[in-house]
Amino acid sequence: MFVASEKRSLDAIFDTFLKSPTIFRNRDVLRPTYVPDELPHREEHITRLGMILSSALRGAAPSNVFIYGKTGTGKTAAAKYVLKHLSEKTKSSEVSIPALKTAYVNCRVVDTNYRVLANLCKEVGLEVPFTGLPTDEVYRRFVEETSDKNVLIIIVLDEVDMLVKKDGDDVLYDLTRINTSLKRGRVSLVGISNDLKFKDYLDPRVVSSLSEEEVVFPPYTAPELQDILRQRASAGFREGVLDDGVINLCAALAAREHGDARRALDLLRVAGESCERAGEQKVSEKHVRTAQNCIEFDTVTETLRTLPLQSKLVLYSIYLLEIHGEEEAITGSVFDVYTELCAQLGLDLLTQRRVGDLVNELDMLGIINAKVESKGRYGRTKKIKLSVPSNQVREVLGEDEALKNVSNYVPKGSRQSS
DNA sequence: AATCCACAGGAAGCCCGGGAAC
DNA sequence: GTTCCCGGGCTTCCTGTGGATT
Repeated sequence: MFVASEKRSLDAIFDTFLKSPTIFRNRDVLRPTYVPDELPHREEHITRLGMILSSALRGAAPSNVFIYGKTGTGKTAAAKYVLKHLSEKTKSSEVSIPALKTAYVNCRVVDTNYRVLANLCKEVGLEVPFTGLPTDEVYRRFVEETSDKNVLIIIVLDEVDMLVKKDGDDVLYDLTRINTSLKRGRVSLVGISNDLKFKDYLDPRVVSSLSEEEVVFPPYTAPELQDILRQRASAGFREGVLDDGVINLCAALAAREHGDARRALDLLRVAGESCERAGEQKVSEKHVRTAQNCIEFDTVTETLRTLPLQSKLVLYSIYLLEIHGEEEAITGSVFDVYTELCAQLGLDLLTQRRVGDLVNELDMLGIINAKVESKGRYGRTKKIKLSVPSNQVREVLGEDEALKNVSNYVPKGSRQSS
């Protein structure tokens, strides 16, 4: 299995890797999750946020804040930055003020009312089971735990729109009114959302109390992105390893996608990695281009690979229609092919209703593009197209053992109709 | 103007595996 | 043990609908 020559060549790879001087000084600085000591072009927003939250230093509960802005505009970083400095300040403060606790919840990960509350309980040192209790009970315990303590809790609900879309605004409603049930403890909320229309789904009472204050984060412009990249690059890369155009190109590419700093940083980091892997000493625009393809390809592959089996089957049906059918795939034909595949593999058949939902999920993931279209007398349906390369779909789905038996399947008659 | 296709997509509720409380 | 709750995947039943055709 493991031949000596292979071992030697692997050794050689490791050796060259160790010997060649790394171009990175500190790779972590280039990750989007890193919060630097300074956030360029967000001074205004940070000041604003700081002013709102500063009443914590006088022992009063700050107003609830709502932060809007698209992905990668620095919302989360700014919020974390301000909270970090705020809690440092409260510790060194001479005035006696309530203890400050901050709880950060990412509602994309923690996406049900129950789990948000369970998370908050954990933050105040209360263990609750991850299921089993009524939601009200978890809320009650949280109130009980915090009510008598002289503590101010600032709760950050990141991507809160995800929670509301999925599970309604009950928890938000409870949390905005929680202070009326607390004797000494106080709670302030910081909501973060990248959906500007998000307020429409909310109970008006929640809107008014949640957005007592609002801060909007505009997208970064290309020059601003350049500044951010330069700042991180100087800490992340060793001096002189970046070609001139590299930062500008990363910034330009990311600016094209609604000024996403996260994207820009990923590009820069991955460009560095691909340069390093090639054993080169200077990161050039070529590496940035490679990085762009690489990021795109990797995220798609990972998404495809982790799809549940039924979704894979639906996607595979769409793929088959795309390569064999003369016409565009529509819901009905996808369902037909999917039915054939299930019969072939001896799998349980889902209803068309459910398959429709799976199609929508694939659409949301950006793997396919589904558009409702009316063909007049011939009904209303969805036209479905792949929006990732078809050979990538074949490759990744082909890895799945469960789909091996249909790897060469051809849908019955390329369903020709009038 | 009326009809009618081929679905879209909402609502309600089932079932299951997790667990808590009594 | 019984009875309750939660969450996710799913089905059943249903009403709604854009626009070519009649």
